[in-house]
Amino acid sequence: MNRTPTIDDVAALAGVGRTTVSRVLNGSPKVSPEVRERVLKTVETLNYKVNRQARALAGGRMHMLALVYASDLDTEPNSFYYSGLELGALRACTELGFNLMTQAVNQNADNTAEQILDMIDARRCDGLILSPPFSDDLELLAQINQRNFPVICISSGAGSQALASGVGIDDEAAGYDVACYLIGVGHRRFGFIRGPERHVSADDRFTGFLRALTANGLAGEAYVAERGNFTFHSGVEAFPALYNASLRPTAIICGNDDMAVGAMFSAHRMGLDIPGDISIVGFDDTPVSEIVWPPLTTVRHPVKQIGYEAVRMLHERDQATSAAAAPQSSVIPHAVVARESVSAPCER
Amino acid sequence: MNRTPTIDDVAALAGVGRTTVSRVLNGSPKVSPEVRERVLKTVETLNYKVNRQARALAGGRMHMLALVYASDLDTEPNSFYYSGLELGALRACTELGFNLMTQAVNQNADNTAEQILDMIDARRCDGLILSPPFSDDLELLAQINQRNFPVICISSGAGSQALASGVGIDDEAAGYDVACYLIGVGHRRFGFIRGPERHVSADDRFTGFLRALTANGLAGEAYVAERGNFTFHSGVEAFPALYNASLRPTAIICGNDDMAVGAMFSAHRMGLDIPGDISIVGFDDTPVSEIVWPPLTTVRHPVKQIGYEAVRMLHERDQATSAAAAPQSSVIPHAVVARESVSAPCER
DNA sequence: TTGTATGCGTTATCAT
DNA sequence: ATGATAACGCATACAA
Repeated sequence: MNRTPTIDDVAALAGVGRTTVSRVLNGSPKVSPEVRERVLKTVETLNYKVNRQARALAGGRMHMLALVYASDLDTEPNSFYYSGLELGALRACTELGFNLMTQAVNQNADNTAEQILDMIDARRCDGLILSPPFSDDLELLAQINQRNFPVICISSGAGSQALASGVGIDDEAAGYDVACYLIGVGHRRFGFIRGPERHVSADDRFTGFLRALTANGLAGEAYVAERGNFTFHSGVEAFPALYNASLRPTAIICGNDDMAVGAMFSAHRMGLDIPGDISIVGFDDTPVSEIVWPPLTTVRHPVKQIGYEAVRMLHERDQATSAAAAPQSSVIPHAVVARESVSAPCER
Repeated sequence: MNRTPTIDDVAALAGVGRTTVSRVLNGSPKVSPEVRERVLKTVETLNYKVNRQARALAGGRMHMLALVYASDLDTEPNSFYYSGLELGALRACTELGFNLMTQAVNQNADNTAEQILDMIDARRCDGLILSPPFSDDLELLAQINQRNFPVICISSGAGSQALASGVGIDDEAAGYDVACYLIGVGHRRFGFIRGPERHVSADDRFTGFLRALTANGLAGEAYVAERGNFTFHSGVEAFPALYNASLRPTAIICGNDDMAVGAMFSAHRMGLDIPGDISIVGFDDTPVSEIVWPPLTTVRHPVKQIGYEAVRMLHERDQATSAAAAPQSSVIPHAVVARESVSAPCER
């Protein structure tokens, strides 16, 4: 019979106590170099691996972080936005010795908050990363705070930031910047495909756009807007109404890249030339923006870095001696990245 | 002091034994309806949640399945291929009461097998889903079998299927089918962007293509081929050499959609019209194929369904009384899906 | 049908 | 610096 070795097997073979083995396994400084060496060798020869279940039960911590994201489970796979977030978080977890789990939550369910709180109550993780739109669910955040549970919000709005720490870009400024960029190129009439309701960061982008219009003396009826839901298809559907509006915009700003690609698709279908007939810009600089034709002008939103930063902040709080500190918000720089879907408006 | 409730708290309040609570929690039939009701009510009022760590330690099983996929951690986020796999697996897990974890493994590391075996040895999961190229690592599979550990291979080749159960499409037949489709449309000279080495399923696709050529009396020098690595960029780079070859193909077949989109990008950059000047087809029917312009003709590879099937098979083995059965391979139907990136060749 | 007792493999507490 | 011992919360063999 050949059971898998336990910590006691190691202790016995190394001729030390169980506690000592545990100490070297956890990098405690209070163990003589000589003994440490011997234990390590024994671990090697036995091919011993710590039992994570036992460790989690005994230690009360499982070193598991959960990234929760909105999903439909039926519709399209999650966009590159989430992939980027996950990749960044994963890298930080690897470096910091955490495990990462991703938790899809159907945003149309009526018990989303309950599902998320269950992850806490059922001790499935010891840290939470909330992505939009959950990161802006104030009710949910209040419940989490009541449990005094570590959480980081991604791209959360002002209301959320008062309740919990967050990471993200300054979406209002980003919206302002793209608009200014377009105005600088010569555009005066705009179309805007907004994000879904309750996405605070999406609204912030629109608000920034509006401020740029005002700042440049273009207030009033210089734009026409539609709502999308961040999917390719919503971009496809929103474009025609915008383009055919009596205002006839020369540039379309989209709340994210997926919708921008949808708008481009519609434009192609209508026989329009991009950017000759219509300029289009996206938001987020996800990988799609580089693979479509023409390459999409967009605003860089370093989601990978944001994912990384999120777990770094979680780890920081984990290390902290005091219980809960005041919420901190980390803002990551954004930038307009000019590619080939924008040109000066062609006056007719 | 308000500790989180344990099973003993529930038992005490409900006035039953600990085991009885455990029974209703695990759906055992041997408990009277009356008592079950009472326990359930108590669980509700106490907001009791089972401690998964304790359950895993005591039960020896954690109901955790791991989906391992190739990643670079530095390069582009994983393609839609993996997202689809994960989504399907996740749905099946939800239905079957499993948890799903995804494990990224850097395919360029020199200890990939070790990393994967560690998931078994360290008891991090009780079932493994291996995606390419790991699903074709015969050495690794031998080691897994030696541990008698449940595993399902995605899109594995013949060699792998002898060692472990698998799910996937018939890649050789799929390659044959696209080629026949193109030949039927009128094409006679082809370019082929192959997948990376060691990807057995990618080679199978190429083999099927070759067979179609022979079957249609086009053996000999009717094609020119390049190798890619399944990324967009490799498609971008491979295209010009193919198009400018003295053979001058009228249709390009790509080993997956990402490379096809790359080829399309290159064609656009060269001022070519698709499909007027060159027809392009992809492989997998991932979401990108619907969002590029023109919509990409490709072959449907139902990865979501495959992911679902993989955990279903794992669950089946889990339920089975006997230890290890003979490997079984499930083949999912594929189909050429015609969109707008292919037309009859324009003879000059 | 129900309850009791034991063990899962580790970390934490407290001695030494 | 090291070790003995007590939790940790649950499943399960066994007894009733």
